[in-house]
Order: sequence, then structure tokens, then C-alpha cells
Amino acid sequence: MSEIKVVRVHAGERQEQTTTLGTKAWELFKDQPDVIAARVAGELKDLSYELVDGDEVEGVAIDSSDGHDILRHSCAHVLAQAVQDLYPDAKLGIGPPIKDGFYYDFDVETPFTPDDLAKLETRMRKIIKDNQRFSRRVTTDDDARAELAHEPYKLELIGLKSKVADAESIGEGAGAEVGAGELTIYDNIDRNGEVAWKDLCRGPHLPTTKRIPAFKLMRSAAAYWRGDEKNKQLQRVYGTAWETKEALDDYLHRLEEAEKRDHRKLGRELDLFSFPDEIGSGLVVFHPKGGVIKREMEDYVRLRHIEEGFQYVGTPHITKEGLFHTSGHLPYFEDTMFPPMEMENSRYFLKAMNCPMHNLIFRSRGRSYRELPLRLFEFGTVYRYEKSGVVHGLTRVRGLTQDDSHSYVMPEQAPDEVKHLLGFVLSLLRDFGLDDFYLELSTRDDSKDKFMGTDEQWEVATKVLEEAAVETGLELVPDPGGAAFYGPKISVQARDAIGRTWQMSTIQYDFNQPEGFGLEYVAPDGSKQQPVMIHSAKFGSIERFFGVLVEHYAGAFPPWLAPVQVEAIPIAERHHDYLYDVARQLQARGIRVEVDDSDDRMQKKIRNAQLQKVPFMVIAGDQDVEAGAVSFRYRDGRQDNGVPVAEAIDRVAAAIASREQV
RNA sequence: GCCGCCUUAGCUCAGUCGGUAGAGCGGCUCACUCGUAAUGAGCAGGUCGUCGGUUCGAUUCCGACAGGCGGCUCCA
Repeated sequence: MSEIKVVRVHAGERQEQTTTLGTKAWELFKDQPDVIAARVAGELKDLSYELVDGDEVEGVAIDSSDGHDILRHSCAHVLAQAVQDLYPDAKLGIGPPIKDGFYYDFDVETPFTPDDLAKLETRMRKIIKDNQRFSRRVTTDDDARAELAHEPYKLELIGLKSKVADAESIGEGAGAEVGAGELTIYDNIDRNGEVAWKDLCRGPHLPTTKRIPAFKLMRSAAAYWRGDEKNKQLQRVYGTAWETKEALDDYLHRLEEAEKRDHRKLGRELDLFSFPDEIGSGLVVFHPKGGVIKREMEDYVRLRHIEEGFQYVGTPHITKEGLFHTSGHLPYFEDTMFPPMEMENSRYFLKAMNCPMHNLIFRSRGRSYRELPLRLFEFGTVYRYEKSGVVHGLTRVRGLTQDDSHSYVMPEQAPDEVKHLLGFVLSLLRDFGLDDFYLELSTRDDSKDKFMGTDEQWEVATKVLEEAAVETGLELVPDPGGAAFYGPKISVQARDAIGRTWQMSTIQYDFNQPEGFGLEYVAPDGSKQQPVMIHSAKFGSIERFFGVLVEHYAGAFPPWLAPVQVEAIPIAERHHDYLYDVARQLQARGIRVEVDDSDDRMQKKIRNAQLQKVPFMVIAGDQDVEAGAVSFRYRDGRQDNGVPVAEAIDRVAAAIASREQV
């Protein structure tokens, strides 16, 4: 028997090992039960992979990122097997792992109900218990076609694979089925050595179904085949799978926690805003408490813009259609604008973007290079006809207010202006408590008909943005094809308190609208030149940012934003006057305070203030009155008793002024 | 826009196998005046999302529409 040499890599350590030809990868990891696959020369392999001389082999643990993907993908196979067991006519789509789980698409007569999911889970448990072996088999396109003749979607994938090199371009997630290179089928072999099921798949997989420690089916929904709305809708079943029952429970618990932060729920509970049916879908009204937060946000943002050299302007909500022809928007976006109103032989549109109006302000008189950069800024409310299925709380609405600015600059000023804007938006987001970002650079792709302008213009603009983005040192993710029709954009993605990312600010470089509007300035040499305009929204939309902040803080806003900053709680009725007096002093310092003079017991008042997430509870009873003091209770239950009134007021005022969280 | 599910009091939710409904919280009134997350009692509150159909009779069954939820597609 011939010997081979392999290197076993573990925790960064390389360990040479001599073994015999025919040794399988799993034999190297017999002592590590959490290893479910192997990485050989950077490629993931099944544990049944047969080692060859010189291989560097690293164990892939089930709780690693790759391990999770493999576990979840294998679980998707088990789901598909269960579906075809219970619904033999079901045709298979694709079944890749996704963040925190997996899905599998099926073409079935009738959509799955929650009851069906329960039945499928039961069936899956049986398959898992059956300890079926995932067995890899290399095949050819022709053989696979014959074998999968009854699976039209798989046949389509095989056909596409032979045409394109990049499997991911076939459609979302399809890379899990057909990878680059050879085509493989995985057989599920049961205890009796029979093939219980099989699927076209790139792998790798767990060694056996029994290695799925914990899973759960989450929901079903329709999804277009290959992500194209022109294609048939398949039924997609979502599930999740984890390395232990505890990890699954933790995940479900995290979902529950995220649900508690849902701004739609908190918006109702904290009486911040609502979406009255009578007004229409996606149109929000802010209640007084939400209004306080919104006003604080706007006041601060307006102040900071002015400090950064912006001038505050105002524009109307409707306009004749010609303006949007000039700007170039109408041909691109008419179907996402509200339909026009006929008036005095003109068609008027609700405003869907502010830039054209700002251009008219620029053009209202002659401009000198000495005025540039000219920075116009406003809270511009725009209306967009979002499709009915996409409206979602405050994060996707039909009426939104952008903290929108346009900087008009000489072309040579553009790089500095973009850097200035980027620094500004990041500092602003930090002031609101978001400090974990990455950037996305959205550029033109090959579908050039979607985009206006010359190759050279796009190249220059993209380079300016890219350099500014790189200079921040933040992670930069490319987004080809994501640009606006008039130019490339940088968007700032912020991670919230529980790690979710939200698109916030955008900075766009636009050489098209200045041309369309005939914008010009007089240069030092007396010639007329065309400025470049740079669009920027810092929050993106006030409404969305409001929603993000609600979720980020789980409704427990820092004092400077909190609708009620101090709840004064008398222990008994005889302490009311004392607290009214304290409240007057707080109000004199501009602090938002309420005295809870209801006839609830003080314990109930504390509970109410706690549920309203008020940052400072100021309590007074006989002892406090006698000492000229108050007692603090914070949201986390911490107490600080007998604080002299003047000191207490200073303390609250200081926390507000510093915009800190308490 | 597409697929599925949902819509009963201000909120959260029971219920009616077709005979016009109930709880808790919240609100109001009264009593209680209390030291760090729910005092007690009483009262009020619903054309069961809207419109149509079936039926002697519809909140319940069917259809359309509106709104919501979860996805897909989209997102200037």
C-alpha cells in the first residue's frame, strides 16, 4: 500500500502527517466531532474526499461560517426530500443557504400552509433520524439531463451552466446547484444502501442527515424563478439550522428581541406616529411625541447644515411636468410618480425629487465662480408611488422628507466637496448614536441605455467618489449597476445596535442636470462654465431615519431626543406642589418634563414611566421635600436618592446638552 | 405589481358548526395617598375593515375592494 504525505491544518498550526493512499478526509478529524467538512487547498470538500499526496487539509467546524452554510444547505436538501415525499408532483427549484438559514423553491399546485410546514418538519425529522448518507457523484451534462428529465428547473440550470462561466449570474443562489467545473449529483443513501433521494448539487454536504442538530421551518412565500418577475412564481420555504439546540433557541430569541424593537410596534406603544387608513397606504402622521423627536432631529440637522456652509431654502410640493422633462426624470420614473393632475391645460406632478427645484434657484440669477461651492439645502417632502407590496412602516413610505442638499461646484472643486460631504454625513450620523458604517459605491453597468452621459464623464465622476470613499478608511462595497441615471453614488450603510444594516446617506455626482438646465457660472477669465452638482441626503429620509433610530434605541431615546425627558413622580398627593415647582425650574431650562399627578399609586407611575422609556424619573416624597432634594430612577432601575434639586436639574441639563445616552 | 396569510372595543386577543358578541389592558367616575414595574369598585365603549352576493336571517359562507403582515420583484 503506497504512502502519501498530507498536511493537517488546525488553528493556524500545520501538522505533517503520513498516511496511506485511499485515506478519506474524515479520518484526519476523527477526534473532532464538530468537523463536518474539509477545506483542501482553499476549496471546500466533503469529509468523504479521498486525500492525495501533498494535500493541505483543514477541518471545517459546523459552527464556522462555512460550516453553517454547509449545514443549512444540507438541511435544505432534507426539506426538498420531505416535500417530494409528501407532494410527489413538486418540482425542485434551488435551495441555497442564506444568512441565518436556508430556503428551497418548489413548483407545486397549491401553496404551502402553516399546517403543511408542520407536516414537513415532522417528515424532515424522520429523514434526519434515518441517518441518510450524502453521497457525491460526478456526472456529465447528458447523463444529468437523462436522470433529471422530470425536473424542468434543474434541466434549465444545466443548460445555463454550459453557456455561462459564472454560475451566480444564472440567478440568485443558483451557484449552490451548479458550480463552475464538473457537474455533480448528491444521492441520499439510506440505511439499506438504497438511494432515498437525489439532487443536482455542487456540495459539499454534511456526511449524513443525522449531523443536523437543530432546525426549524420558518415560513413560506412565493418567489419568482431565477429572481425575475417575468418568470413563474415558485413556492419558497424558509428554514434555519444550527449546530446545537441552544444556538437555535438563541437565534429564535434574537428574532424575538428584534420584534420588540420593531418601530411599527413601538410607534404605537409610545404614541409616536400612525398610518391612518383614511389618508392612504405609506403616508405617516406624527403624533405630538413623535413630533418632538422629529423636530429635534430637524433642528439639529438644520443647524449643522448652516454651520457647514449650506443655505436653507424652500420649494413647493407640485410642479408642472416640464420641469421633470428638463431634469430627465420623467422618462425614467413616471411609473413611480403619482399620476399627474390636469390644471389650466398643464399637467402637474407631485414632487418626487427636489433637485430640479434647487436648479431653478441656482439659475434664478447669474452666478459667479466666487459663489461656488453654492450649497442649497432643505427638508424637501417628496411623494413616490411605491408599489403596494413594498410599503413598509417608516422605512418604505409614499411620502417622505429628504434632508436634501445640492452643492454646485466648479469641476475642480468636486473632489473636495465630496470629501467634505462624506465627512459631514458621517459626523452627523455619529451625533445620532450610529457609529458603525460601511460605504457602497454604486456605478454604471453595461446596460448603458439606463444611464445618461459619456463614458468619460462617468469615469471621472466615479473616480472622484471612489477616492473620497477610500480616504475614509471605511469598508467599500461595489454596487455595479446601482447608480442613478444621472451619475454614480456613494451610499452610507449604518449598522444598528443589533447589527442590522440600513441604507442612510447618499452622495451623488451629477454632470447631467447642470447640462439639462443650462446651469452656468462666470469663471475667473470671464467665460461661462457649467458647474457640477453633488446631491446629498444625510438621513436619506427623515421618516426612515426616524424608524431606524426607534429600532436602534429600542424606543429608549437618549435624553436630547426623548419626547418626555423627565417624569416627575410624587409619592403622595401632598408632594404635588413641590414637584410642580421642580418642574417649573426644569422647564425654565428648556427641559421637557411632566408631573404625573394622576391618582395611580407611585409604583404604577413608575411602571408607566418605565414603559414609556422616559430617561429620568424624578421622585419626591416626605424625605426629599424635607431635604430640598429629589430621587432619580433611571430606565435600567438604578436609583440615586436625595439629590439636591439644583444639582438634579444640572445633571439632566448636562445629559441633554452632551447628547449622551443614559 | 405578484403569491400567501390576516382584519372583532383605543391596544392585545377570545368567540359565534349562520340566529347582530366577550376578556385583559387603556379611558371615565368614586374610594384609597401609598418610597422605586400593575390598589380596589363601578361605568362607558363595537353597524365584527368596506361594498356586493347566497340565505328567512351574514360578524360567521362566497366575491370584489381597501388596509395590514411575511416574502418576491422594485427602491431616484
